[in-house]
Amino acid sequence: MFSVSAKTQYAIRAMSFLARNTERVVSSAEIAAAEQIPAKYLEGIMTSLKNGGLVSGERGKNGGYRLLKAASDIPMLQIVEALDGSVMPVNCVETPDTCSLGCSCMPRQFWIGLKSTIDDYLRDCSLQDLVEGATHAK
Amino acid sequence: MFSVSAKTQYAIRAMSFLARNTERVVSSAEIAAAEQIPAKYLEGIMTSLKNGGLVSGERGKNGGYRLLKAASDIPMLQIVEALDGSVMPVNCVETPDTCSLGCSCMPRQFWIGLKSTIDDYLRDCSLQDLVEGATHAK
DNA sequence: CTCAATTCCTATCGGTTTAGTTGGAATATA
DNA sequence: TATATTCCAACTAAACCGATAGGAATTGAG
Repeated sequence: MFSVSAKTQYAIRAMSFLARNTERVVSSAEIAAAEQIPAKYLEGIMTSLKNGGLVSGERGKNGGYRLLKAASDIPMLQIVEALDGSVMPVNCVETPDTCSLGCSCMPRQFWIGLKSTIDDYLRDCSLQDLVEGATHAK
Repeated sequence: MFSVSAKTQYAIRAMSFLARNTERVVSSAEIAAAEQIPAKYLEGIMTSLKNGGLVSGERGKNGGYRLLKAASDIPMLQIVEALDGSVMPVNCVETPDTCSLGCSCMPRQFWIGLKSTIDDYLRDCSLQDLVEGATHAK
């Protein structure tokens, strides 16, 4: 349960590669080769990261991607949400209207608490922390 | 991302129903009717809960299920794991051998931290807490 | 102006998982 | 014997996921 998609894992590796190469523009193909990610698949991932406001995509020859912000200003939560959408254990956490049981049900508070626990963890760790291997220090 | 399966949500509702009816044996069919869960589907769920050591299943006429422990002694984590297995954000958290990248990779520590954050939350909340609506109090 | 390298868009595919159904065997009670 | 129950196994339809395919749009270099 709660598995992280390959897509998100690829995205994190790609972002960490960009974080280690901030001085230049890096093509999707180069990232794919360096991080062993299927090249065509990564293209779509990079587009999602761009749409999420995390990287700039420069088209044409010698184009590629670069981080839009310093790695220390990019919470992991933002990367995760750019790919898989919001962390949302059960539907009625965000859309209580559709809950068939009436939405002051007890499990709901439980799931809300879980969501915020996960969100906090992902927000407190930045891309920079991950690149430095400092993910355990708080 | 991180969505909780319908199966697990059904299981939690079923368990909370049993927690509210500890004085007697309750049939799967009764739980299904009370909690609006597909009856036949719930049967399989109850079997999983039984195999997980959470409930006793008494067969034959007037049979049914009851909690094997006090609700306050049942951490939510145990219910979740009985249905969907271990909380495991990425494979190499539990089976580092199969990691293609060599497993001292940085993301790994990050995922391990996430797993233990989630596990802690689920362990700290008991079925009793959920039934009482006290899931926010720590 | 043309070519090549690149992002970006859309469709498709095979495999797996998920939610749920069907049918029935085993077991217990009355 | 009849009935209510757990328990077991196979099946199905739909959704999701990882990946591929084919190209259009854009840009820089020669």
